[in-house]
Amino acid sequence: MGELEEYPQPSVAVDVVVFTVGNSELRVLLIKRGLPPFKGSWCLPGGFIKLAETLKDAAKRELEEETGIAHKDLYLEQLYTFGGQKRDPRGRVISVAYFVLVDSTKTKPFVTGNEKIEDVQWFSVNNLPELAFDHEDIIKYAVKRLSYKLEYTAVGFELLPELFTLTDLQKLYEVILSEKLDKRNFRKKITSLGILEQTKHYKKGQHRPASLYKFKKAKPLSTFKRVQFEK
Amino acid sequence: MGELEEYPQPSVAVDVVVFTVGNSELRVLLIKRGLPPFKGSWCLPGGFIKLAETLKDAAKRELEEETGIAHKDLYLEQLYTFGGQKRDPRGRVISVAYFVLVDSTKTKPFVTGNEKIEDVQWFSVNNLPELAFDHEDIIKYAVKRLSYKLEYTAVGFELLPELFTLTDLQKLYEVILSEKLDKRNFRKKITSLGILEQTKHYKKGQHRPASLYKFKKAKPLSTFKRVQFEK
DNA sequence: ACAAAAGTGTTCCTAATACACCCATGA
DNA sequence: TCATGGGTGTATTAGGAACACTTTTGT
Repeated sequence: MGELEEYPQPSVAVDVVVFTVGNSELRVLLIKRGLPPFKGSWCLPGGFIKLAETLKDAAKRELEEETGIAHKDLYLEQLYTFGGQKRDPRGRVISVAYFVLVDSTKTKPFVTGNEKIEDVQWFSVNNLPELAFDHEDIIKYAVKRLSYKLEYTAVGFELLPELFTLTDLQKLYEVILSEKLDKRNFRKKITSLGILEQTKHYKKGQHRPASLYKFKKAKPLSTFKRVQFEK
Repeated sequence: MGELEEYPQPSVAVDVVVFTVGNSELRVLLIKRGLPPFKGSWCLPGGFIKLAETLKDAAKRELEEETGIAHKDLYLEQLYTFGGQKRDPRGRVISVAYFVLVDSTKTKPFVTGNEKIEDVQWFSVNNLPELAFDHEDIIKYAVKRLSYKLEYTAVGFELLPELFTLTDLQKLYEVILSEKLDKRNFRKKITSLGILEQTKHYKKGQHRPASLYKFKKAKPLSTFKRVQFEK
């Protein structure tokens, strides 16, 4: 390696912002720290990278180790790299943040038994506890990115179970964008994109059964044009 | 620091993609390496960060040290963090890439005398030399981001001198988006944004003098809505 | 007077918005 | 039968796209 060692190096970590939607709220997954610094505080799952893994692999590994979330087709995207000098009281830590979208019906985080962690919980982004490090900034940034992305791409589907009603999908958009949408316009728009497939199944409840839809996997997300809703 | 040292750490670098427009081309600034690895190859300006500086400050410092570009109101934005294990033959290097837009009439890079650097040159993004490390990927990614940004925000002004004609501005859009735009539609659109101010000056040439405009500094870039041109 | 770039409006069409009622079901 | 959420269509408006000629200057 030689010349690399001339430079004192910061530590490199990943932090993972896992979003889901449930209870008509956008929620983020936090862990309660079992070790100092910030023992007893909530923070994002994450940790230091290993020399032999990619940043993305580090994000997946930490997520699984700390919250038990480990499925193959996780939607995971690099968010931003936070590099302020005062982020971590232990020393200089550069953190590459990722964001992940999961379906709350399928994905159940749990306390993995890792001694570093006392608890794992979903929190509404509108009602976050006191957070360790600069993790509140990271979450705020991730929320912005998510709502921005939702207007341009079809990422929303990552947050829903395989079969869903149009009302489910509309509520998801409303929760993330924090605005009420018109039912007819929403349906016209979303169905015209050609990314939904109506199934022959219905969701039964107390009222009129709702048609269940699924997401057509055919086209990659990136091919969609702006999805703009009113206002 | 204590527990931070348990983890062997990668090195952290910044790389800077500096764009300008000139000769009807989108151009990027490269340096020719004077030291191994890749001695004699072209690559992006950049280098290892210091523990006491922010990532952004590191990007600015490396840019100035290696190319002489150093002005206060540089448009500098974090692009992406590249963390592949094989990026640098010396060992694991995580690189945070930034992109910068400069006006080629005002900004003249030069060989600073730094022993690490043999030469500094602008290259058309359509005619890049063989590049060291994964810097070609980084540039490709930056070009994509730039054209994407141009459709949504008014970043283009960073690339022009203080006074410019509407034709200058249109050419800039055409070069970056690599498509021909309709003159009337372009002018209608760009003037309707309310971000341009016509001055009483004219650019004289062999033909009819063109009105010179300047960019209204009032509103921050982020407040503009999508700037969509045809196609 | 001619070559060359500057400057300017209108029509068409698509897509976003606003808006209100009937339908199917379970209790 | 009633309460509740599911489902549907139309008229208006705003903005994107296509398109060609006149003006001003230097040579």
